[in-house]
Amino acid sequence: MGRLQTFDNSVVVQAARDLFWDKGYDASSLADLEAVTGLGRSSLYHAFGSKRGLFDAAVTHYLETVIRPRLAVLRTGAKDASALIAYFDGLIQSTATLADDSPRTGCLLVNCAAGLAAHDDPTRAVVEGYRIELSDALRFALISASSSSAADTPTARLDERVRTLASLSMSAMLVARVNRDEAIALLNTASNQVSAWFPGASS
Amino acid sequence: MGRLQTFDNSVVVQAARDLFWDKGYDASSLADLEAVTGLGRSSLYHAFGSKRGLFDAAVTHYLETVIRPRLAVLRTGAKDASALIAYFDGLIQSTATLADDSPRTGCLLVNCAAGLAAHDDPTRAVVEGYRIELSDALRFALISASSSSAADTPTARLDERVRTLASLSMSAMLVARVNRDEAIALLNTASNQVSAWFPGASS
DNA sequence: CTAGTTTTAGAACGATCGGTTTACTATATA
DNA sequence: TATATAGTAAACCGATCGTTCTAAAACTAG
Repeated sequence: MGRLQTFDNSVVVQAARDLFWDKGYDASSLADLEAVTGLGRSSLYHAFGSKRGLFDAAVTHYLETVIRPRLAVLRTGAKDASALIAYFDGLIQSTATLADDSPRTGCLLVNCAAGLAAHDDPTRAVVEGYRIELSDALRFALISASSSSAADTPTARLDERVRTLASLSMSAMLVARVNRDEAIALLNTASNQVSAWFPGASS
Repeated sequence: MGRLQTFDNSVVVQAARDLFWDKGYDASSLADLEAVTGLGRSSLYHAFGSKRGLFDAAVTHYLETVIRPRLAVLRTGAKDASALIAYFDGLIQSTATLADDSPRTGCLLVNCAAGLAAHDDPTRAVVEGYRIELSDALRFALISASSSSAADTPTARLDERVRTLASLSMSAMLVARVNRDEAIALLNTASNQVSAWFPGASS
């Protein structure tokens, strides 16, 4: 009963996601969203209810297709630092490979943290969730990597290592919007730090 | 000759700075700026030319009254880590002391990095300058602290320490917009890191 | 006191914002 | 064929945006 939707929802959401990623929520106008999605207002509103609804869908899509696949490599459970090295290598690759004019620089959620999240509680919750997911994944990989050595790492030291690596990840995404080379240097610093903590485990 | 200005320029700039700090450039409307400064549009435009002119004045004011005084403690030249400890203590104090509803959370320039700076070259240049100033000051303090020990720190290790501390500073300011306690934990991590590098120098 | 200059107050500008509504067409099922 | 849903395109809404303009108010120089 009734006509079927002719566009792929996830394609539209991805196009919107890239625009929000690049310009942020406020600076992305409905006219812009029409342009990048190829849809009219009517279709967008029919499918997503509002600009904000489209944004929320874009954030969810971002978490599922960008963040979680990246963090997944930290969950391999390898008994050395290879998962951590692979994680930072992945970030370095995607940061270094992007075209100079690519809108997809940095991290959508890092950008939200500095902007929307400060005054929008739902966004803040999403950003907090991301930070916790990142920290948990890093912690898991650090524990896995140290479980081969005789002495367990004290919890306090583990927490500091988690924070150091999460900090380098987030600030690299932040700096990527301004200076790509320095962002890569920050990620290399993280990688080198890991290698220093777990000698012999790097590639 | 002519009527005299009835308001103090720097007071107005500071009020505007706090608004931009809190809400960012785009989300701060002329009506908001009128409200926080107590001035009418005419006076604002007469004194600063445009919204952007006021913003630029606010950023300059921020650099001079917030950033540089903070970085100044890194330039004491003390032959131990006290300058670094004092720097992070200062950040911790100002982060922990702020009222929960204070608009002055995080760092105006960190917020700009994730927002305006990505598409506005003048802002990008200011943010880059801030990042370099921060790194240089941290490097200076690190060199001063290690100059008492017999062995010089290799340049590569020094660069990594600079990046680690700069990263913790910036990400703490980023996270402060979402989770103050975690921001403080990041700053404590930096402080502990310094203490570990230069044992015996902490308070 | 007047002339000239600058600061103010406030209205008004044109543009654009997100969002809604309308009218009409196309495609599906029952 | 009847009808329900999805599509487009357009006009339209009130609100808000940054900016400009006009004119009154407040000062100094002569």
